[in-house]
Amino acid sequence: MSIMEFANGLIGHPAYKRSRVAIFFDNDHGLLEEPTRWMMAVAKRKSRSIETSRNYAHILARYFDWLDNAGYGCVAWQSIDEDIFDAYLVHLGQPREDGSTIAYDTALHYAYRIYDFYSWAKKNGYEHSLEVDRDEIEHRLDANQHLLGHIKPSVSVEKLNFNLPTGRPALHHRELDRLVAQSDYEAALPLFDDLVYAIIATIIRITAVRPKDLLQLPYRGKAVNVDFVPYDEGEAPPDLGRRSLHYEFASKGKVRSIEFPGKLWQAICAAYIPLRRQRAELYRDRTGISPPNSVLFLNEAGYAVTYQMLYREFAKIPSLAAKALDAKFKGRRFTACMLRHSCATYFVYEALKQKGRLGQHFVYDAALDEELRKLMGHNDIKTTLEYYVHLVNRFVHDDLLVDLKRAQVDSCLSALLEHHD
DNA sequence: TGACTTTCTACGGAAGCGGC
DNA sequence: GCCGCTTCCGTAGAAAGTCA
Repeated sequence: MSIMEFANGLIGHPAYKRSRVAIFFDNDHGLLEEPTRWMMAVAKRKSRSIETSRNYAHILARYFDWLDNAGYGCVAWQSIDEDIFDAYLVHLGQPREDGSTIAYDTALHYAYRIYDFYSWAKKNGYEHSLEVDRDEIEHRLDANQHLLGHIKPSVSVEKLNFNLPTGRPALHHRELDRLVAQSDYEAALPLFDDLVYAIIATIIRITAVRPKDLLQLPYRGKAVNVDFVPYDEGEAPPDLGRRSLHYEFASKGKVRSIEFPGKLWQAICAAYIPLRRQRAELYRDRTGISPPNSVLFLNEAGYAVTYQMLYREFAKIPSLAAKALDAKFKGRRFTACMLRHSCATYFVYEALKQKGRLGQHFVYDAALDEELRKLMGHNDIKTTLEYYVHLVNRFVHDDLLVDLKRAQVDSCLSALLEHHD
């Protein structure tokens, strides 16, 4: 057992203005310095009430207790890695003696507070091994089958005899609305009024970047993104199609990087860069200066494409398809999120097909995990992989993926280029 | 197309609850 | 009144929608 005491050493201290702050000790009454300092840091923030500090302290104490009981020891908190953290999340979801489980939101709250402590520690120079991305916490928790409690019973939807690894019953209409089928993606390309949006759709479909990340793509990159050069026809290095370009961008308050397929950049250079030059003229006529090199996407009128413009143009697709008599587009919606989701799903589908594992039970595959990680630009993705494997197997039975017959990047690019020619 | 409004939801903070 | 634990809730910021 670790030990947590509320002590009054800070009573009357003007910076804290509270009588009690939690202090952590190990079994031998050795001070756990970092968690204690975290508690002091929490207490020092003026808006936090004593209840908040108390709550955070208990969450951490409970976690340390578990570390002790599980044999890792609370002193070793810095050596705890993602696997052990996952084990703790599983533990949180276990039914108690009376058969009850804690609510999903409660468990999520616990997980986030522990994450808060670790990220505070890192910021303050206390190195540790827990490399978890904030976005992943929920996925990690969802992987635990015991936490079924967060399904709102008041929402009635068609439940299928299939459980996602998240523990939530598959909500059929909802899952379908999350994806753009490959055939729909291909059908959507010619429907765009402006080629720039077809290019954007293709980039998301292939690389799974978020719109905000994508809009940071440079026309001519500098520093870390120096690989991005707007090549004229015949100027590109011969191996560009086989290489990948390092693309670094700010994403959700962090710096992220992905390997951007050289082949994709090659296609952009061929199909769009000449247009970008024409549009830059319009921009220059209007403003007197050239558009910045940090901006790749300009629309027909020579304005930099914004998230809002992108969203609107994407959203138009289903209605445009309805008006065009020969359009093969069948989906109900068309958004960037759906393309991103499709990218991951089709990617996993292709990989499973190649390995002959379609329709089989999930088996963790480190190589595939690594590939998906690269694709999505995440640090760690294990539970996400599991999610997509199940999603793929779900849709295989629906014949939803049947239309994908070619390799991923090639098929998306050829669809784009065909449309362009 | 941009300014503005409405809706959604993730998150941190704090209240609630039962037992002593 | 304190404690251990769980759940609730207000809000900021993003997404989605509307209007001129």
